[in-house]
Amino acid sequence: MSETFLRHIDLLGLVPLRPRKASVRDLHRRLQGYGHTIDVRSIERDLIKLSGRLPLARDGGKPAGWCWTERHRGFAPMDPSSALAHQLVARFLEPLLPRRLASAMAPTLEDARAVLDELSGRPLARWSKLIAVVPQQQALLPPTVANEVMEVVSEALLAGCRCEVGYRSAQAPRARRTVLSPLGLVLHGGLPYLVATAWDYDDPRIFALHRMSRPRLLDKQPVTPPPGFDLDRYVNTQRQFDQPRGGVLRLELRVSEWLANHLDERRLSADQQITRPPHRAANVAAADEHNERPMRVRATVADTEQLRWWLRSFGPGVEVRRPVALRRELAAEYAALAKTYGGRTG
Amino acid sequence: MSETFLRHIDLLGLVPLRPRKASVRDLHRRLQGYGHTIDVRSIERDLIKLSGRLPLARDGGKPAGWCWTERHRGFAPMDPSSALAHQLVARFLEPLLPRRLASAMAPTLEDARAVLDELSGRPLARWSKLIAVVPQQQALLPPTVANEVMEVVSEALLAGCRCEVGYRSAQAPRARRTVLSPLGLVLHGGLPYLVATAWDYDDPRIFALHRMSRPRLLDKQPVTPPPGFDLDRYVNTQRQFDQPRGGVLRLELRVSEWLANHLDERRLSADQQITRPPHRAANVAAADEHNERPMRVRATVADTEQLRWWLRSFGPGVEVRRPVALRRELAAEYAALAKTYGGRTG
DNA sequence: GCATCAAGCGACAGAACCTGTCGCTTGTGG
DNA sequence: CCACAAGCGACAGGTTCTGTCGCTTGATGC
Repeated sequence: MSETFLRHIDLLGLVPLRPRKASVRDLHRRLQGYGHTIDVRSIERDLIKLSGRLPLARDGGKPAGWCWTERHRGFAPMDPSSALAHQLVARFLEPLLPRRLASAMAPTLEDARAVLDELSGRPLARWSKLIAVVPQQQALLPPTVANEVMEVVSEALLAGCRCEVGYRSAQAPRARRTVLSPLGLVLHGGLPYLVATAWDYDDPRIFALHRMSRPRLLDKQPVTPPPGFDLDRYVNTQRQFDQPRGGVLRLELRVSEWLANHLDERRLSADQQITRPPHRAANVAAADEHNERPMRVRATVADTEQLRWWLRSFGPGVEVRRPVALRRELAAEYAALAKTYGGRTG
Repeated sequence: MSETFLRHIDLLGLVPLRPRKASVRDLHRRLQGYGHTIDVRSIERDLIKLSGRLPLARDGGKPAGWCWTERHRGFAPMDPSSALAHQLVARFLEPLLPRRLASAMAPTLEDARAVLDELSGRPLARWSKLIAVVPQQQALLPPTVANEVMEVVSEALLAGCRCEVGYRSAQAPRARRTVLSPLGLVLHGGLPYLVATAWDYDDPRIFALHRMSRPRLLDKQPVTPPPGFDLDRYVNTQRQFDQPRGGVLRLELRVSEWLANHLDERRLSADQQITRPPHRAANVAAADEHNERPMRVRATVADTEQLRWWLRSFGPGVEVRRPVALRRELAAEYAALAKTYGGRTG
């Protein structure tokens, strides 16, 4: 097999992506490490030749560096079912995540689009008429996170160095420059937050990425996390992240037939059981509302705030029977709500 | 520039992904279309050479075909911020989508992982301690969709041909073979559904992919959609998909301070306004509950079922003031619920 | 069972291409 | 102003590629 070809393959794998770059001498050294005995001159020639057909380019001045100008997407096409899945996932994510996060997948998605365009005969938009996404949540508008913010913060986090950003908190709407020591990135409700210590303080705090502006990497200043810091543990103890209350509940619900069907497909837990209760309880709202026989659902679930939101969202479609403490919680809420709504609107 | 090299680049772009394949003569013909005047023999030699270093292989017997054995991921590495974003998105999707849909992105994710591994110094798991995802929804277990089901259904849909599957409906738990004419793929609540006509009937129906088994592509039988069929329109008129009721609402809410802050970041609509109402209303549950001053939120939103779920999920944290019709709806629900929960548990 | 044909593959000589080397130019730093 | 490294054109010798030919193999039709 030709030496030239092998070297080309190895070389392509060594060239970094813009904005990084590698000098010819550098590449030469690393190729020698791979066992290629070749002159520097040839590598220069290789790069010039390859750049004629692939998105490679020289970047910068005298100690010139080479880099990929765009992410090389590879030669093998995507398979059609993956391509369709990508498009579905992309549409699913669109209302849930800030554009910057979703757009990290842009090159892959474009690849998917190309495959679908080719496959479904030329007409560009034909396949897009074949898929639809129905959101199951209220579509809230995600705030925008600036590209550079996401980039600098990620880089600082991975490199373990500090960064400086303009931050406008909820209290102080005017942006203030702050030096942050990144400890972790948390996605909560579709929004990215940075857990970091500010300046030289020791206590971690939470910073929303969409409140940051004009980021700068301080690549000379290493981060030293507070001793014993653990992101998962930290997240679980922060009220701001609706942390689990800890512990599990043996849940017993009466639900409408519609919801029972839904739960049959999307189970609450692995041990979930759905049964038709022997006696009809006269006072079950689910039955009154939909004129259906209520079903009994049992499941063991984590005791979280999310669970309460989920239960409340069905309104009369679900009635909590057990545990009694949770039932009392909801009973109190509904009593208060009935009173609120019982009053006049004005 | 060397003719050989150019031909290699073009050739690599023509080879399909397994299970598809292309014969040498086929590739020869298409390369000639690109303007390469080359003998078939050389292309054979090229393929053998290339396959020594790239995941190419011959597949099958006498009229042998060549294909990529795996998706070639390209030479340019992913940039770090994209890689981190990919990992975040992947963790975000994990509890929301069936594995099969999310795993369409597996090759890309592996790529991301490789970049992160390299970047954050050797220790493999270091970077994964840097990110966390807090779900904002109750984590329901997604049912499994078989790989082959997703593949065959996508392919049938894109190729516009029928397929045959085993289908067990909610009513008939025993799988029955059914011939389907795919019209569209709908992602609802994270689960994929196929809109299709069965056998030779004209009316579209909805089939859940996780209820399908042993799919088979009927590639000789083209699909003729019912005249005037439009997926988006169909989805919007199906009760099963919680379609919008049509029309918009001028919403006015009283919300807790916490929720007001949340809505400031994740707006209901572009025209949303948050104000502190001039007079304190004594009967606002939000205020009673959290001992905070309630805020007034105004926004124009679509009149959907999702909106009601969303409003209900906050319980006492939100009070609907306008429109009056919606307020009455909720008032009736809460009255019924208060009554239900007022009774005894047994 | 035999003829026919396309596909696959080894071999070879001539053509095309690659490669080490040299020398010149250019920009940088002392 | 000199020293030095990087960049690049040119060239001859060596390597690799390429069209061609002929043989083998398995499929197809009669």
